[in-house]
Amino acid sequence: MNKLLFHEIHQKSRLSIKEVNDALKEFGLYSSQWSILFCLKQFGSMTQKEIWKYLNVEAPTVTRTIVRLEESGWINRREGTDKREKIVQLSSSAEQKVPEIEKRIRRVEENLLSKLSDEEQDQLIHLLKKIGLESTEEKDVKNG
Amino acid sequence: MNKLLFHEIHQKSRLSIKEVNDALKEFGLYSSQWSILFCLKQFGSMTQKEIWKYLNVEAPTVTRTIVRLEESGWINRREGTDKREKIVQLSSSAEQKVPEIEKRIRRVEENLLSKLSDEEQDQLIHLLKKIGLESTEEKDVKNG
DNA sequence: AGTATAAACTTACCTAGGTAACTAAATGCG
DNA sequence: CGCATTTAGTTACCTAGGTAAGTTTATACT
Repeated sequence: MNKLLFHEIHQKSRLSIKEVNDALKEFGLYSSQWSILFCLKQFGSMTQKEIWKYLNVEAPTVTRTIVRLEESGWINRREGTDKREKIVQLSSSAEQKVPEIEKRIRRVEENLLSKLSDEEQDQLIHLLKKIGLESTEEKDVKNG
Repeated sequence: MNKLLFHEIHQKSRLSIKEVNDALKEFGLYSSQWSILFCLKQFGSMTQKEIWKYLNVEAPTVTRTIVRLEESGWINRREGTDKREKIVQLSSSAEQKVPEIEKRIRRVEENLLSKLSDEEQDQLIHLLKKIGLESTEEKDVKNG
């Protein structure tokens, strides 16, 4: 019955992306673009590496999404002192719009989770975090 | 903190797909292809609609994957008596290989879930199933 | 019967993620 | 210093999913 578990995870992942995309339509954004904007709103300026490390995706994925965000004026990029890296930050117009978008997304998420109590949500996160292979970040220290 | 929950679901979804893809590499398959083969192994011949209804994806997604499975000889398709529909079934060579692949995938899944007890896995599925909007299938009957 | 509507599948095009191979800059080291 | 290696980012190409529009067949209705 393990099969069902991953099936279910996969389903809910797609469902939530679909709902978020739907809500973002009025802002002309997609879910992965929003996840980057949200990231920048939390942490301020970031290099692309910091972004893909945080989102736990590969570098090319972030490159592509960021290029589109830059083209549509949501972010600015500049070279770092290390000229290999590019420092990304929200444009001023994005800064203004982000809070409203965040509210909208929060509503979508609350909607999807309306059948779960706060305790159940905590439990769910906790259980999800236990999925994975042996090595996790907290073991890196004593790894050897 | 809702944000974290969907973030986590998304992460685990991608992680499990990645691991499954890795394991399937030796068979020349991808995860979504496998999900269709697995489906056919359970239910025998199916129309494409039955497949995408079961997997809960859109028709074009199944069309594409099925075309590739047909090209690489894993499945056969024939017209139904209703000439609009196409009936899909495993090829005989696929029938032979599927059990071994299933064993391999099961190992991957057990690996990913090794930190969770059986009870925790049940709990996790149960909680995941509670994610969603108002209308669910079991309400269709009394819907109206 | 004839026409309109619905259904099953396909095609075209979009975002999202992955790997592999590449470029350019920084770092390490003899 | 000069060369090899590493690192940040990009490019090209693959699967996976979605929507919108098109095709062909079945069904409904007058």
